[in-house]
Amino acid sequence: MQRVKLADVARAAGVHPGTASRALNPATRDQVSRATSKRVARAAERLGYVPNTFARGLRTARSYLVGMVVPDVTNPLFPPMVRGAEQVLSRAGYTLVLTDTDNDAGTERRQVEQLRARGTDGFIIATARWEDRLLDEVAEARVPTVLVNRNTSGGRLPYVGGDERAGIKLAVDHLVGLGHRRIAYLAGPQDTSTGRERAAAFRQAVAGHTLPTWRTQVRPCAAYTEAAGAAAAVRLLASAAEFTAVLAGNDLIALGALDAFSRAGIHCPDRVSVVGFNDLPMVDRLTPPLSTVRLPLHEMGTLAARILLDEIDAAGPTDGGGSAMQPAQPQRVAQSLLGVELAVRGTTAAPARS
Amino acid sequence: MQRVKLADVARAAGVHPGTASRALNPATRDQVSRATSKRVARAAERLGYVPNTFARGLRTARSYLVGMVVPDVTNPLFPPMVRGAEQVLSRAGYTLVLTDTDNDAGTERRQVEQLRARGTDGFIIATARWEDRLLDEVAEARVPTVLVNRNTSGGRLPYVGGDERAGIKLAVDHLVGLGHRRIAYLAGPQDTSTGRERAAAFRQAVAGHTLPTWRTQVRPCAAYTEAAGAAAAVRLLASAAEFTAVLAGNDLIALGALDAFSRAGIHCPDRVSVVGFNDLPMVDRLTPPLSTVRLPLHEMGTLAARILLDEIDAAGPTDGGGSAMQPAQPQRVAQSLLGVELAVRGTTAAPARS
DNA sequence: TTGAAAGCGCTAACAA
DNA sequence: TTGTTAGCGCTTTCAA
Repeated sequence: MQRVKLADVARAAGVHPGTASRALNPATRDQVSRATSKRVARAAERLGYVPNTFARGLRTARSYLVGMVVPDVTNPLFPPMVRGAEQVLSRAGYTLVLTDTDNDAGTERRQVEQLRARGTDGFIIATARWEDRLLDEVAEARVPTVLVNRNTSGGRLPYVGGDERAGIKLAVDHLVGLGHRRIAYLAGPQDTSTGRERAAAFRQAVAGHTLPTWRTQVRPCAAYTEAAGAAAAVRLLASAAEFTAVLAGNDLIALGALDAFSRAGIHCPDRVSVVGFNDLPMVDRLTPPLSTVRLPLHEMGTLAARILLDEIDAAGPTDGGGSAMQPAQPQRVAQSLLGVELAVRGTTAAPARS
Repeated sequence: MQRVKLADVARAAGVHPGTASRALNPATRDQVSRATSKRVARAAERLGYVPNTFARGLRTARSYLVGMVVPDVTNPLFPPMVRGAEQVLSRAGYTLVLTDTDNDAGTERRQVEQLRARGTDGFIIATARWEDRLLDEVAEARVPTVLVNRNTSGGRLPYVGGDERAGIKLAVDHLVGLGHRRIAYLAGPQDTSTGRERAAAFRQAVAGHTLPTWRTQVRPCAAYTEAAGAAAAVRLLASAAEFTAVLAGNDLIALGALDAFSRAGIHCPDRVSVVGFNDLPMVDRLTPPLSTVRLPLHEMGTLAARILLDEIDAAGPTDGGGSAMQPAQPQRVAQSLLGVELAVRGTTAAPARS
């Protein structure tokens, strides 16, 4: 891959390759006299020496590669996290490999295995399902891993996310403050932690305000998509249940619901208020602009990366076999919930007087 | 990184490691009897053998790594290209490393050099500037590289993009068809090929229709952003030039212009028509929905990846030094322009009768 | 068709 | 503090 190798640098500096190696490596630099160290560094610079990653990796069993797994890069939720993670990792000398699973468990498994074969030092995973075989295996194998955005039921892997419960509470409080009492919830898929957490938080917030409840108040959508949101809203309308506001599991569901309402001639926010979740780009430019909960996506990425780096340092060189040296690891690990905000915009207003 | 190595497989199959290697490698499999080959394959399967990428890379000087460089992952223009490229590459056994340069030349250089040190087999680059030192060097070094979306002035590297000229012509024809004659152009930055090509195409289309021209008809924006678009639109308004339609260098510029017009009390599409470029997600949901030119982003990614794979195959094992074996390479290489479409929506209408 | 052996470039354990 | 040496796991030339 490149011409000049460590031996060339060593020769140019008049030392042996071993010494040159120590001089160039920050961790071992202090085993070498300042003078030689300087001489070697200068020679390396002059010759344009670039270490061979393969040789180093073969020797050290460290790749300085981190894999990040997202369900779909074209979903604007993920790029800010990716960016945050990349900034932290590249500053620490790591290279981020991004893979897109296309929301498919088989693809995901293949990607993760391919990356493991590359000796990837750790993973940041944004695709967790609530029950997730692959992640159980990864946890079992002690591969340094951090979950971001979505958690698993086990809680055995470190997790970084937004404070879903606080977000939902903010939204419900806002609607109640406007005078709403009958609020329906269009939940996200229940095989994701976000779908479950938000639904649970909704029930809790409703109970906290002693708002009316009814059997079909919480309707899970099959997916976080506009189509699923529209379908759920249509069913909600057909149920003839009364409601003056709808809280949606995410913005896409909210958008679908808004479409359905508009097609049914139900105007927002005059006849119905709608709140989303995620604050996707552009939803502030719609008519009316969407009220929604904002997550600190970039910060989720940076924090996940930082936690992963700690984990990697703690674990030492990769040895996929799982070093049996450590005693049983703690059952629960760091679960970081970052603060969220409510963006109050045009889709929420006081309920119509009936 | 993993436990079972080639020697283990060889032992299990009762052959020499060399033979096992030949049996497992599709390219050398025919040097081995079908029986042994089968035996080795079965042993590998049974033991869960995964080749060590470092050892192989060290030996073969091939990383099966491809770097993709984008200015900003959070810009929705790029994820579809990334996805397209990843699909093609991972199917071919390559791993895609995505890096985000944050629109900064220094960051870009660092990232590319880091990836080169990793023995990256090739690059897909979406950040090209019209005059680009780094890319000149990359071309010089004969590192397999494909440009996507943005081209350089030299045309020395293969390029895949949308047919900008056709897109602009489509837009101008549409406006003229509605009855517009005085059309202003808010150009993108002139240090990108897209900014230059589209501006040139605009001038050509205007000339083709023998439309009126004036000195300040084409106004370059400093960046592809809403802010720059708004600023340019404000200046356009201040110039007191007459116009009934505005064509924008991209959607973000169009959105900024729409804001500026709306703040100035100039209603779209009644008083001014606006056409964007790129068809970003959600622009079809704005009020009014944006008329714009759609690029085949996903296909641009897949085609770029395919061309890159051909290049890599042609180049043979990486040796960044540039093999002097080949005679002078052709000055011009494949420049692929993919078809574009015009999405006619709500921001364009017949001009007001004055 | 298979085995033997060398070596890719680096780091780390040991010796001086 | 520096030199010496061995070896990470694989592919590939050469010999049988």
